[in-house]
Amino acid sequence: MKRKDRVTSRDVAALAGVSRSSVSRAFTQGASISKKTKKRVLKAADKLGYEPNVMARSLIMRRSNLIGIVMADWVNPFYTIMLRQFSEKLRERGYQLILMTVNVEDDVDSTLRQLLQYQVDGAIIVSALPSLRLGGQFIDKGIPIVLFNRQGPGIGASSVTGDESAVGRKIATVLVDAGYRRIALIRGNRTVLSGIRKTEAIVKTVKARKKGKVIASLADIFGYDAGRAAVLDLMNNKSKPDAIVCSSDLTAIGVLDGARIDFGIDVPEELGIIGFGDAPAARWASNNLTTVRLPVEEMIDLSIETLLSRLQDPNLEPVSLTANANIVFRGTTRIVEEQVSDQSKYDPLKNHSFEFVE
Amino acid sequence: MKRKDRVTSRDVAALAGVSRSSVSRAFTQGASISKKTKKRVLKAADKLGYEPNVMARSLIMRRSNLIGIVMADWVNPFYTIMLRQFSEKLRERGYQLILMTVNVEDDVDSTLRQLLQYQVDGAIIVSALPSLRLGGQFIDKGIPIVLFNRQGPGIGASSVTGDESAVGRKIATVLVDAGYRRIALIRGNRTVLSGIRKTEAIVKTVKARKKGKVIASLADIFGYDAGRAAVLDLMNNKSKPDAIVCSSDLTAIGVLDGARIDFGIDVPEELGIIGFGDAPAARWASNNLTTVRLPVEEMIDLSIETLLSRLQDPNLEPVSLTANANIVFRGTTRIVEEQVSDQSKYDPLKNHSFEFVE
DNA sequence: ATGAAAGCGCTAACAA
DNA sequence: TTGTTAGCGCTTTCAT
Repeated sequence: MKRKDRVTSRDVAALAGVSRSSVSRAFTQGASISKKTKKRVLKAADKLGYEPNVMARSLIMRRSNLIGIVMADWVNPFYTIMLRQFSEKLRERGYQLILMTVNVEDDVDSTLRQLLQYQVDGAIIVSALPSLRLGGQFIDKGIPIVLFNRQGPGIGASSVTGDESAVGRKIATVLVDAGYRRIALIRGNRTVLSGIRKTEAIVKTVKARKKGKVIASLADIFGYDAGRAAVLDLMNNKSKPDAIVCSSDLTAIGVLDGARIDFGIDVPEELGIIGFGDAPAARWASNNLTTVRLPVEEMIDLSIETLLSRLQDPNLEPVSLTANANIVFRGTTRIVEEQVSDQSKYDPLKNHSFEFVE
Repeated sequence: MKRKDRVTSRDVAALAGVSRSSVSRAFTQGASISKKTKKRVLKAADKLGYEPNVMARSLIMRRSNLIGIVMADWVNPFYTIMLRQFSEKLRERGYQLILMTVNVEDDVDSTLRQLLQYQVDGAIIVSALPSLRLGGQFIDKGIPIVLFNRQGPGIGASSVTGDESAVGRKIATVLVDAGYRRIALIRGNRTVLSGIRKTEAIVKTVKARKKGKVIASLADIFGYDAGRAAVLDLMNNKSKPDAIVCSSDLTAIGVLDGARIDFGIDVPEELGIIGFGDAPAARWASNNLTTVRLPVEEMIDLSIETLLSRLQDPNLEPVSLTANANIVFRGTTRIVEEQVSDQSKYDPLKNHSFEFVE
């Protein structure tokens, strides 16, 4: 098959008998062009199968309408839901997503460098941190960055995160109120700030209540299998926990299966389990997992808002937004009076509010 | 904050005291340039924070190194796993992904038009079909398309799909052999060809075996909740099924929970259930779902291979590749002699081979 | 409302 | 090996 030469605005202009400027104007909202010529141009364009070349346009307009999104975590279903929403919502606003995956945290920089080369108008970094140096490059170039679910030192990026300390306090309170006394903590990457904060908050709150204590704190545990295996460790100890708090629903489900199936433990009577993220599977009848729900859609909307506003006005300062998470009470924790257990339909957007930090 | 002007090859050239061509050459693998000037250029570039502008480069090179990926289905975890792999593997080969989400099948065309404007070098369309007209535009422009998990009429696109008929035959055989006699079928979108084919194959095979029959065939059922609800319909019928075949694991898990929890049915003794896709959750001990496993990674590799090869040589004809799926025997079907049940680690890439069709 | 000309930042011939 | 020149396909003053 022979590949035709590209059809350009010149071809369309020739066919329509107008100048290239007119072709350009025909494809620009609100440009001063007569109905008549516009129609002629559009017809010619259609006939030739012409599509304006965004590359050339970007070159001269100095904006690509491209937003780079860097995904560091795919394991948690939370993030793919998020990715999809970013994709849809940004497209509605006229932006396209260029997607980059990083496996090791170290890749972030080279990834960002590529985004720079593609002249992205902005970047969303999910669950990872750029170096100060590369972050600085973005600032210098006036390209806004939003950090999603991760906070970093002063790289001049906006960030949208859950309020981990508050979550920690809530969890601790709930567990103690429900009569759990020997609490174990399981989290993912031990270096991630949010995990550290949550851990601290739980430990502190439990201690303050003077009832029960945190008897174990495991880190670097990811996903179902690791969660299930962790139960083994925990239960073979002399001091067995009567509650386990996980930093992801997948891990929590692993723990749940480990407890119920491998050890025949009665959840929630003998053992309470709390997850994080309210993944679809948390709702499944077989799991019915008590968990923490983040107002994902609001977080996404806010990310987009802060990104685009900084894009329009580069003088705006980056902001740190914190989302209030709620606990969703289901069947893996004992019921306490004033809790409202979740029999409602899945609606990730209820009862949330945002705090503005600094 | 003041936004600096863009730094271009001209700036670098000035600082390094060379021509812009030399700057270009310094950033091109294997260009004829002396070690000395290259080093000088790179140093100057680094000092200024210069990154080559891919837009400008693409304009002149007539290739963007951009691959468009159109996602029509996010519900099935299968697809996000796939997206991630495409992202990683294509990046290794020097391509970036521009991600587009479509909700309604009708959006596909406008989406593809945008990809055209972004001058993508190729496109991967996941679980959706472009119109003949737009597909034709891609052909005309010599831009290869790969259809992933969907086959279409002659739009000149390559396609990579599972062999649905073979899957249907296998499933039917397995069920009949295990003594199931009243089989119900549940699938997603009723217009999707692969679902139709699989349904046909099951019906035909069951009939040929002269044991049992397909007593129901439901369509347009997606996800956990719909699956769980479907059990209600099925079980309130006079003729209850003793086996249910689902076109997705999520649906199957919904069915499983519906059967066990809502109806107290003994799975697999009273009711056999088979899913599709071998999602991570299928392996969970609580589900332990018998399902169909596609060789995802091979399918992805093949997609990339056929895409890139056609990109290099536009004269290559598009191909249709069919992947052989295997059944993974777990706990939701009765055990039959020669089955090997799955106690192994999760490895989606075993025991598969590809057939070349036409 | 329209066209001519200039130029976005880069690479590819061609000379030197 | 290096620099000069031209031009990728578009938008945008500036005239008309």
